[in-house]
Amino acid sequence: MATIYDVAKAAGVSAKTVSRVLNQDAPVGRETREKVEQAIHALGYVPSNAARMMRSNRSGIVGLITGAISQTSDNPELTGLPDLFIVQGIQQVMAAQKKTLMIADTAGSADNIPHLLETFRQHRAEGIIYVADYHKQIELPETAKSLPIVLANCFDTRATPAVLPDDKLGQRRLVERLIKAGHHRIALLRLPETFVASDLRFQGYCDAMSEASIPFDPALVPSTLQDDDPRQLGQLTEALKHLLNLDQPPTVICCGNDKMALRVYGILRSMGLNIPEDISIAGYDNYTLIAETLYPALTTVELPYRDMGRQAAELILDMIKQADHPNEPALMQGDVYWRSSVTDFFTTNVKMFQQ
Amino acid sequence: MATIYDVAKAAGVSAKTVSRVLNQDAPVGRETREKVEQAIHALGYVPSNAARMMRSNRSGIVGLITGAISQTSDNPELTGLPDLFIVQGIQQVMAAQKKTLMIADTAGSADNIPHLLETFRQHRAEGIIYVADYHKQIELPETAKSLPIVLANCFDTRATPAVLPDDKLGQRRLVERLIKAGHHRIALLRLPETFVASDLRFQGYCDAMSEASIPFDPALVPSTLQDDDPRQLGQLTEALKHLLNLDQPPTVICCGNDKMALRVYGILRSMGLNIPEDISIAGYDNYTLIAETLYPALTTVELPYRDMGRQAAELILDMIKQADHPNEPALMQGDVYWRSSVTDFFTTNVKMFQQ
DNA sequence: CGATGTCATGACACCGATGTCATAATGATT
DNA sequence: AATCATTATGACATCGGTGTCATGACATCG
Repeated sequence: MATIYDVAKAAGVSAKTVSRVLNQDAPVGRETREKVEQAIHALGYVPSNAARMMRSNRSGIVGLITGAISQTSDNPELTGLPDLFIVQGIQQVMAAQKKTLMIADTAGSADNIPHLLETFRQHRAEGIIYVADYHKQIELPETAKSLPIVLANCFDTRATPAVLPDDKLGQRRLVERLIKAGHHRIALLRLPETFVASDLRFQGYCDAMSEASIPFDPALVPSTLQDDDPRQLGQLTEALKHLLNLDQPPTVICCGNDKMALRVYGILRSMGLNIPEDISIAGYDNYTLIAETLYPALTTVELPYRDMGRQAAELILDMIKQADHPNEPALMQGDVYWRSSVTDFFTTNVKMFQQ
Repeated sequence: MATIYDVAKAAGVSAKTVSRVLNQDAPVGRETREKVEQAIHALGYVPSNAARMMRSNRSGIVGLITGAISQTSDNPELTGLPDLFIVQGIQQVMAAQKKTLMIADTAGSADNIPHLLETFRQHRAEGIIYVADYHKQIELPETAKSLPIVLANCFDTRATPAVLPDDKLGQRRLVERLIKAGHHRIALLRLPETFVASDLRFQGYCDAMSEASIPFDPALVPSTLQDDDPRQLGQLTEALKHLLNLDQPPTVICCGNDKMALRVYGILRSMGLNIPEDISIAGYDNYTLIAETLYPALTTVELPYRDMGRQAAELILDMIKQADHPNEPALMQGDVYWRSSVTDFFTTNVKMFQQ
């Protein structure tokens, strides 16, 4: 690989002059510049990042730790891949800022994190973003404290700057919209309680209901699913039967996520029910692969992963520039996507079957 | 950040001795070693990758170019995220070989590739893997030729080493298995012809049928879908009606991918048909989020993305070690996942509704 | 016309590791 | 006892850029 000295020799100038041409940080004569540029082109010269980095002591590297890429498949239930959209959002911002993103993977085990941090330090990463596969609480090892860190889709007890989805507001908005569409009997199939989103969304549900002065009916919110194992299908069937057999059955069921909605579609149909004529269904996540492909298309709330990624990236860049960090987690809002799986009682003239 | 000289001073030895302790490439006295190790720990010293790289001229970096992470959303139809499993497979191998994987993203536009290559060159990447979002033909810019390159999930006309899914064999195996389960009237809903997989799988279908001496019936293979736009739903409905109205309707329908199968589930059910009692459905991709969640679970063929990633990674590492490269693309096989969406006429005693 | 400022360029040191060579001390061998 | 091999360590150069400083050639200004 050609070096700056090779270029200098070929152009008949000093290495420093080549450097000046490259960085345009000092005036260079027109002729000289052209000679140098020719030489660079002829030799296919590309400056060595390593050498630059050594001198400047600035790596331009931001580390990204995620379990999203290599997920252990022992819990495929909730690990939708869409959390990779967070990575996408981060990537976009980094590319725009000419930073290099170095992605490392926990390979499913948090034990690997110290080693990954070590690698990032070797590369002199200027900051680190940790991305979780779903909204959760985590605990980073002590060693992580020496570098600026931003958490995306997770939080810890040490007030590390974090970017989170606003689950409470999202569910609230969905329910508000459902109420506006004429629904009063609104069921909620909660996620297992081990997920922090479970409670937040329940709160959002309650807020929307109470604001509309609809009394809370516990019968519409069956106990949360126990686990995410194969038996969920059975539990789900039970819960649905329970809801459908109520004196006043719900007109719409909010599912814990789009995947659950996909299951609910199948179960309800095997019971001979049509969606949304017999009952409306809503999801959560706006996992488009499911939500847009389902028939009829699924009304759901977006998990604003791309925005979260962008926000996290901008946050870490700020923190790198100035050691300033916010104390409150940033809550990102997601829109309600209104599709044909929910009946709108006030616009019944609209054909139901259109996608 | 502490340097090796800081450590040397703190331990009262020379920098070279610290280096020896770090690399264990020469004997160091026990006492000295301990002093050095203490100093390293006390100062939180981490060797600079940049400095090492400069000296050794070996970066240990492998570049990965993908459009998988940031996909343009104008074609969300087929860009299932599962191609990210390729990245996962690569990641695993790289981590095991202590190589650093630098992931760059085309941000949806191939125009960015030259710039990404430039960045990789600056970092002195030793090789590059290009990952496509689905099986396709591509053309890399000329500049890409100077480094070892492996293509994953795509191929070009210049015989660049490639790793591809064996679509022909996969479809063939599925149809063979269907035949073994007692199906003779097997329909195939092909992908649009713009996808290379479309034709390959059709060949696999024909191979299996002719080997079983079942004459090819064009009526069972409706013209491929035109496009992947919203109207696909209408096309799909037409195609299904056509198949169901045949004198001898199919007993099973092979869908172009799991997503199409998801749609087919919805359409068939809205027609009042039950799966698999009235008709069996098979998919392709083994996109587990869909295949395992659907009710009933979907029989499908795996796209062996993880294996492809691993294979691509090992290939590029080989090529880095010795400038030896294979001329034929590596075809990776995917298994048939037999689930309850397909009736097996020879094991009817098995409960149909189990997942 | 001499002082000052700007342009254009080069010599040299330095960033932080490690390879090469030298040196001293110790132990083993004849 | 002299020689040789091995261990333990350090001085110094080097990798490929860039910051600092110096230098010479002009141009401008009072």
